[in-house]
Amino acid sequence: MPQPKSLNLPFDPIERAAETWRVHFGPSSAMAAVTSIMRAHQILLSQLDSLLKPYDLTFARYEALVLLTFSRTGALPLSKIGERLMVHPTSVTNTVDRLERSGLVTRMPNPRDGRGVLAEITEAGREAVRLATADLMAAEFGLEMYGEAELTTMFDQLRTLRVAAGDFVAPAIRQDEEHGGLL
Amino acid sequence: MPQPKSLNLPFDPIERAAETWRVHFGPSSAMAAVTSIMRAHQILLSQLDSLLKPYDLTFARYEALVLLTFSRTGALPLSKIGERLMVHPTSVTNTVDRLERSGLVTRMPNPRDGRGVLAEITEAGREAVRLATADLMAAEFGLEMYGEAELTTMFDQLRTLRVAAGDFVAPAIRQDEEHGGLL
DNA sequence: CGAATTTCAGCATTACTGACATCA
DNA sequence: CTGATGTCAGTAGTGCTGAAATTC
Repeated sequence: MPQPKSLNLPFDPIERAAETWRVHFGPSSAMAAVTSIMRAHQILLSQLDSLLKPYDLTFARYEALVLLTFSRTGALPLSKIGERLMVHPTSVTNTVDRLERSGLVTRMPNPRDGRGVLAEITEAGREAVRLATADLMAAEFGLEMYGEAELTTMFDQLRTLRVAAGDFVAPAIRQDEEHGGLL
Repeated sequence: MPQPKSLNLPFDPIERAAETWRVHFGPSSAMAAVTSIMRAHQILLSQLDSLLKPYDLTFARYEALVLLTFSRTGALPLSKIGERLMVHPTSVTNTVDRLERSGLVTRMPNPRDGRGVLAEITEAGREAVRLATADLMAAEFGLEMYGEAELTTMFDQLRTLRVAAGDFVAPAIRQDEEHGGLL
């Protein structure tokens, strides 16, 4: 398993930083937690990108591609992609550029909106998703050291942060009024 | 509090993605967890960088600066900074360049190693750390929605990942038989 | 006309590779 | 000589601003 870099320090660098922090600034469990999240992100992104490299994908591009396989027609307006993936419009343009250059996606004018553009997944794109997804699930997305309960706890706990940040409003209960939008 | 962007979606985008994922690829709580960590990182980094912007700091630069205030003499070799912060040597060079340009550190030749360079924090740097730290602690590093117990749980849970990634060897509990592997 | 969609140019960060000079 | 320390050049990914063209 490709790791960011095995440091093998004889101590926990974050724990040590937290201790020193306490001496200088007073105790802050938030500091230790936020630093842990930063490092966890770095570790996971590095592992996932390594797994996806053979398919000429990054995790960001993989997410966009998966989103397309989830749509009925295999095509979505760039604006929709940006909304679902929570990324900036110019980032979507960039991501689709890169996917198109790799032959995993093609651009089409949106027949229902002359301003818009659809990104449509190609057969090569679908194949890449199939293979990459198998790899990612086999690796459990780099979280194979956790059990089901822990993963659920993690998701629930981080949802509190996402709600506070205003990502969404309803605490994940309502499901019956689903209009699939443009899908 | 500056947020990355208040989307206010009427549903949890990650939960929805997880449901769709289950239909297409089978259940994977790891997928939901890893996506949550990615988003949490994005939210926190955005908030912290916004808080630090008035001091011409990013979180990465702030971490380096804090490390210097923790050292006895206020100066450290760049190699030491890279080791403690777990960042690439060229990234350290870049970070110190930027801090030096802002007048928060100065470079000095290492008196004990002709090859080495010390980054020394300036008085302006110490002042920036004082003010920025006060702001960050007041904002609880963007984690004000959590209680002490939750923050501790989060840290403990993510430590499992960091250990698995090889960041350090001792599981934070004193190990008397510490032999450094191949040494 | 005002608003939405997308693109483009440009800037800032970060991370990494490879090459290189310097010195232990 | 071998290895460690930094720096530099260059590449890639990501995120954002501002401006512009097109179309609803």
